[in-house]
Amino acid sequence: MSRKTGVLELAVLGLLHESPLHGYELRKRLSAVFGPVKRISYGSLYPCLKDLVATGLIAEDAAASVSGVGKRGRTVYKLTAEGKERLQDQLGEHGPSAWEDESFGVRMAFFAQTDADVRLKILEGRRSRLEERREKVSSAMSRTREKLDRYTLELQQHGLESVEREVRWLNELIATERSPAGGPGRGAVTARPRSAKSPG
Amino acid sequence: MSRKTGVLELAVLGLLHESPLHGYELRKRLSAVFGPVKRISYGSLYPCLKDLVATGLIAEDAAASVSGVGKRGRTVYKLTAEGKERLQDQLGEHGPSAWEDESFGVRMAFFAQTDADVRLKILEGRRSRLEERREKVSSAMSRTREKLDRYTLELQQHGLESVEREVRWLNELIATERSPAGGPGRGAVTARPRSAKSPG
DNA sequence: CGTGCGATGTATCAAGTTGATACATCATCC
DNA sequence: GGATGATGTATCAACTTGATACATCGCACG
Repeated sequence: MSRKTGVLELAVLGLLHESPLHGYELRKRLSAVFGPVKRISYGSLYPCLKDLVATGLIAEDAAASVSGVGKRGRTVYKLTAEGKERLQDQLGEHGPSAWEDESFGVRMAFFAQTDADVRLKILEGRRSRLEERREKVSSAMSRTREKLDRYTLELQQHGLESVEREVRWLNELIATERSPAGGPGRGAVTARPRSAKSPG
Repeated sequence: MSRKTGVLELAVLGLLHESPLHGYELRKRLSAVFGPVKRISYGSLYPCLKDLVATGLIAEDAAASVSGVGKRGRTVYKLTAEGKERLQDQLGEHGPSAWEDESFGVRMAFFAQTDADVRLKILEGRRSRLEERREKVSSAMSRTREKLDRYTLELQQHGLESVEREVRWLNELIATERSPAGGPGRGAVTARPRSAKSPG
């Protein structure tokens, strides 16, 4: 159900949980959730919305004018009770599908509505996934180091360091999750000093 | 010609320039070129190969057994003269299509066969592209900082720092490109010290 | 006032891609 | 002898993309 990508469904449900939205606005917010890469096209959004309406997880409200006279037929979508339930179910999932590349970002974007233990499981799952990848890339590099030109090598080195950097980031997030949440003097976001870099 | 993605075509031509390959091996190498994300499926590789054969840029050699008796019909693909020309054309391109997200990695993977001035243009183009993105993300963050929960904020902060890191990386690459290439005591890869990190 | 322009807004479609699947050969181990 | 898994070619329904069409709105410029 709901096409190939459960991620899109989740993102839509999550966004509509905050407030009802029409397609255009929904798409803009989805672009924010999915990041600068990977944009969502209407060709996948509309079918997804159609499915969600058909399944009864969301409802469309065609006559929703904003404040004055009928502006135009903007179909506004909102979560139904079933949709809220479904969203809670999805937010409770903490298997591999939650920490793969396509879904992790979306899952974390809705961490505010996610239980603390689930958050932790997902972060740890993501970390092992990346450590796995680091191992693979790293060993592939030592196997082929001699044969590669400097550019390929630079590319792989940069990729490897990106993975390592994300692992460190996850380590910090996990540590923050595990530490007691109410301590004094702690900001909303883990206050990392931006590691006083040399200017270029 | 050659479907939607010119990038795949370029990658195939580039790989076949090094040596003739059959589909399976080609796909493995493409996976390396395109990175751990974004894998190439046969559903796009085979049509691409078919196109390239039809256009006369590559040729297939069905009877190519490796060394002994006929193993099985492995169709081996190799570059034609036209294909080599085409590859040179593509490697000479240094417009936006060379430094967008989908193509930059592939372009850089074949930098060893690319002219120095073209390399520099692509690296600089990529850098402006990322600086542009950094500006957008950065200003979007300051506009919405108050409204966002810590997780969304962490996500965006991490994204922003990833972009900044890639810009620094490009700065180093560009500096290396501009400095005289034959200096003594320089390794194959720019010998960056891995920035003595605190352990955690 | 009109008219051109860009943002907002809904919707569709040809062309292209994915993930699964089918099928066959080969090497290795039990 | 047969089970398992890597190598290898190939296809297809279901799905996504990028382009396009179309309409409304605000608003600046002459």
